[in-house]
Amino acid sequence: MTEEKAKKCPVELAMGMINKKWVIQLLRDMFFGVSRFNEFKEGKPNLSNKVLSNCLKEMELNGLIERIVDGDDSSNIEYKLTEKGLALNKVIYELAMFSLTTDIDNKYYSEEDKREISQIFEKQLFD
Amino acid sequence: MTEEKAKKCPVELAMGMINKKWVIQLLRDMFFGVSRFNEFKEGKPNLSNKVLSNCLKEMELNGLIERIVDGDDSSNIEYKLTEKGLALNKVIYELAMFSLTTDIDNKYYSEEDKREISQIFEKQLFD
DNA sequence: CGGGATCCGGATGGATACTG
DNA sequence: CAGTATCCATCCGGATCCCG
Repeated sequence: MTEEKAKKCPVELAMGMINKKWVIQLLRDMFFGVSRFNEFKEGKPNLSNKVLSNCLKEMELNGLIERIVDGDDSSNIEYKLTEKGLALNKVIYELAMFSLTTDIDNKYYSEEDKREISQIFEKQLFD
Repeated sequence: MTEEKAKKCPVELAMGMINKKWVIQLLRDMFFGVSRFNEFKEGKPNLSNKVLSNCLKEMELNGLIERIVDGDDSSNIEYKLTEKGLALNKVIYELAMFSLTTDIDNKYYSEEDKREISQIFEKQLFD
């Protein structure tokens, strides 16, 4: 029974969807309004087409995002968060808060940064 | 500046510490009271000594855990969560809650499972 | 018991070039 | 713009054996 539980441990189940290299960054981008293939690549110098493509496909398979084709222009494609994907907002928020609150010596962020960044994330993640 | 922020995006910073294959499972184990090298391997058939060893080292470097040697018996070693590691409880909790609440068709868990598992995690993560 | 030392194979990431 | 098709290098996980 312990092994049964371990096998479908909800933490592992969730991590299985987001622990690939670019997934979290793509999700964050989407929460911040990014929706197009080439936009996702901005600021990620070594994210290749193949890797991005595969990544988006897997996220779609996992039900986190959906691929929306404009009926009139089939090369007009947008990626949007599904209900399930949107449900990751708390996870992402806690990840951000972890970094901000454990940086007690202000190694990465000043106190001002922390306040500012917190507000930005709260706004984008919880509308 | 956008790239500055992106480079030290708190979400990526946090993910950088936990997105390796075994890290989350080890953290969860520790929250559940596991603390010894060979105990961590139980239920993980393909976690080798090398991988586990490297993983623990990196977690220690990241300040998530500490390696404690018994003064009298130097082969008596325990791994414990640090304050920083303990601060991941909310992240882990939200990961679990994500799996439980998005499993709306009870594919992985029955409603009874969900209630039970929630309580277990709440207890272990928040004492 | 808590690891270190090797060795190996498959998976994965990334660059580049091309297509509708 | 939104990918697909190759090719290549690297890394990383895992098995196995060994040691104090």
